[in-house]
Formats: sequence, C-alpha cells, structure tokens
Amino acid sequence: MKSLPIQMEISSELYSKNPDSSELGRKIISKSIELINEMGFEVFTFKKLGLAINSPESSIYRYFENKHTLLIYLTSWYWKWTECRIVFATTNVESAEERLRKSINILTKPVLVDNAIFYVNEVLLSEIIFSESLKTYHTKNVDEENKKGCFKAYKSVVQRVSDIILAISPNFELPHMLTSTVIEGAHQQKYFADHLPSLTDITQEKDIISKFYTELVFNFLKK
Amino acid sequence: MKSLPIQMEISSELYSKNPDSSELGRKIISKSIELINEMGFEVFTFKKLGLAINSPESSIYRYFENKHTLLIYLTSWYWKWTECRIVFATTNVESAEERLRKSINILTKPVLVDNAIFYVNEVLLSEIIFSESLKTYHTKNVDEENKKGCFKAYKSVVQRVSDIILAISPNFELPHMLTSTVIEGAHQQKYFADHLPSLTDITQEKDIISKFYTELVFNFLKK
DNA sequence: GCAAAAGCGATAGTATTACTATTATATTTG
DNA sequence: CAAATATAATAGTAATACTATCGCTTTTGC
Repeated sequence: MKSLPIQMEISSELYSKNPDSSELGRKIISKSIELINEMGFEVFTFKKLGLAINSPESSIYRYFENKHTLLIYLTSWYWKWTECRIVFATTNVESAEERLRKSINILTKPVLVDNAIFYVNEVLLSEIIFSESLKTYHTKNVDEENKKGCFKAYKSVVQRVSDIILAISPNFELPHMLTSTVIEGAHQQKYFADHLPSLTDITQEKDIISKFYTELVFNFLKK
Repeated sequence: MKSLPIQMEISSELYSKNPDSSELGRKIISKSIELINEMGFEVFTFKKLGLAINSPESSIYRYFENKHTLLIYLTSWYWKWTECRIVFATTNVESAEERLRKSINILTKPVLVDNAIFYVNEVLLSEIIFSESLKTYHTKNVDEENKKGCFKAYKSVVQRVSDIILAISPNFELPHMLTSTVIEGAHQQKYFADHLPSLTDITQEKDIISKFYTELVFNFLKK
C-alpha cells in the first residue's frame, strides 16, 4: 500500500490527551512501539519509556492512564488501519471469494512495509499485535473496558470479514466464530513457531500459516 | 469418568517441594484453584492464598517459586489428566475418525464432573485452563521455561491428537497446527462468548463450539 | 526412643512497580 | 501581552513479589 492521506481516528475513550496532537504524544507512541517490541509488554514500563524519550514518567500519564490503556490504543490503531487495508484491497473486487482471500491474507501475515503514518512503525506494531494483543482483553477489567468501547475497532474488522463470508454462504451461522478463529489462530501459530514449535508444524516459510487458514476457511464454506 | 486409582505425576521442575506430599501442599493446590477461579489470576496473590488457608505467604513459597510457576503446575496437571481421559476414551476404539471425534470433544468442552483426585476440583480447574492457560506461556520467559520442560504435558496431548489425525490422513502435513488451533480456539471462543460476544456467534447452547471445531477438522481432512 | 533434620508459623524487611502530587518553568493561545 | 495549558523535575505512596530470620513442632532415620 502506498502512503495514503489518512489519519487514524481513535476513539477518545482510549486516551486522556490525544497523543496525535503534540510532539510529545507522537514520541510516546513511536517510542513505545519500539520498546514494547524490544523488551515485551510485561517488562515495558512508563519509567523506561520516559527515560527513552527524555521525559518524566508523569508526563506520559497525562496521555494514558496506564500502560494497559496504551496497549489498547496501539491495538485499536492497528485494527483501524487494518480495516482500511481490507477496504482498499477489496473494493471493486467483484468475487466475494476473492475478497475473502485477500482479507485472510491481510489478517494472517505480519506487515512488511512501514509507510502509512510517519510516527508509527507498522511493521513493529504488527509484531506487537501478533504477540501481545491477547493481553488487551485477557484481564480482570475486560467487561468494563468492553463497555467503554475499547475493542470496537477489532470487532469492526471481524464484522467486515463476517459480511464477506455471508456474501459467499448466506446461510452460514458462525461467520464471527470462523473469522476470530482465523485471526487469533494465525497470531498464535506464529507465536508457537517462534517459541513452542512442537505445537505447530512450521519448518520452512511462515506463509504456511496463511495458506493453512485460507484452506481451512474455504474447505469449511464449500461443504 | 468414574474415579480412577491414578495419581498425576508432575515433573519435579514444576515445584520446589511436591505439593502432593503434604497436607499444606494439597491445601495450596485446592485453595488456589478456588481463588484463581473466583478472582482471576492477576488479582490472585500468595498473600491472599496464605490468608485463605491460614498459613503465611512464606510457607507457600516453599512449594512454588511464584504464582506463575503455580499456574504452570496447575496447567500441567490438567493436561496430564486430560491425556488420561483421551487415552481412556480412545483405547479399543477401532475407527480413527471416532477416536478423533472423542478427543475433540474432550478438548473443546469444559469439564462437568469432579471426582478424579480429592483435593483437585476438576470443574473449576478446567475453567481456569479455558480462561487463563494462555498466561502460562505468554511471558518474557517462555523460551527458558520451555527448555525446562514446563509445557511438556500440553505438547504430549497435542502430539497424541496429531497422531490420530495422521492415522486418518497419513499425508497431511499440519496435524499439530490443526490440533492447537482447535484447542486454543475452543478456549478462546468460550472466553469471547462470556466477555466479547460480538467476536463469536453464540446465542444458544455452548456446545456449538465443540460442533464447530469438529466440523472444521473433518471438513478439512476430507478434502 | 531419641537426636537430627525438616517443615511450619510468625514476623520483618527490601526492591520494584504503578501510580499521584506539587511546583516552577516554558509554551501556546485568545 | 495576559491567561491558560503543557511540561520537567522531583518527591512520595500503596501494593506486590519476594527474601530472611528464628523459634517451635513434627517427622525420620538409626
């Protein structure tokens, strides 16, 4: 995708002060993506982030309540952006099968180029999503945060893909289940390949994950 | 399954002192299952556990290095036990298809009765596995813990199911991927049904999850 | 049956994390 | 240019996740 004149509009529930509105805010986003990727989300702290951008911890708290909220922000950003990519990849494509194929491709492969928004490294961000996005909703506060709309962007992507599935098989009753199985499954299989290889079968290229889920879906819908 | 004269043998890497060897140890296991289930793993602490069993925090540390190790222990216990259930359900069953069907059933449904080992409530434990077991390996120390053998019990289950799949489709190249997709997918879909319902399609009975993954697998293998 | 070892309870203490508060200075804005 | 706002610098707090010590009890090994 070439650089597009877009700006991700992130729901104001997800920050205290919009990080897109200031130099410091953009530095927070940019550097946190780098750091979370390097050290992992658990080890990452606002103190370390502050050190890395030469700002006190307390300044970061003006933008985000805590590091968990920041992760939700990053994840939402990613899903908004992914929705854009899906829309661009599928508009004017007549065949619903082809639209689904392209969507699954986008959802199951890590991002390889970085050029949409200058202060966001989409390649690193997608790595974070693949390995850490589970942590956005596997918490004590899921229900509360869900009510606040923290996961809207993700749901919207799932809904969009479900709609494509329904265009292919109008009577299929579990399109959301199928879609979320593919998305989360692809993330997990990549994680397994990197850390617990005996839970997967990846020896060669990792595109096997994408192929696997594509086949899984199309075999299921063709029954 | 009727009560069986078995004892789960848990690798000694997973504890400092074997909790099965003393009253206090068994109380730790028993109560931690209750507490983690009630309050969630994040909120659970050894301090709270100590309070609940009237023992000091420090005594618990004699059994487990930290609460994460305890979760790995519980998870391993569950997988050992699940492997037993799969073995019992599939021995003397001639048809590989039937063996696979039974295995998927065991893997995708939460446990409903509790009677294998007196100090372990298997119903609650399975709830913990469905909602929290991801947290055993989504950490900074995965690789290290994997080397120590912390996930052997889980891998063994995946291997066993993969073997059944290969008995059906000897040339299929991704049996582990398929198996772990089913296990983790079923856990996740239940979690979604409970907390993020728009990511799934569950309105009626939850057995739909089991049916979905059974169909998914058999459609895939029948191609 | 007794000495040595191990297990346990009670308590105290430490380092780190995840914030919150305060104030002075700098920057923006109306 | 005055008022509002943002930031830097620093300090402080509560909770968590351990670690250490010590005296008492129970177990065990001979």
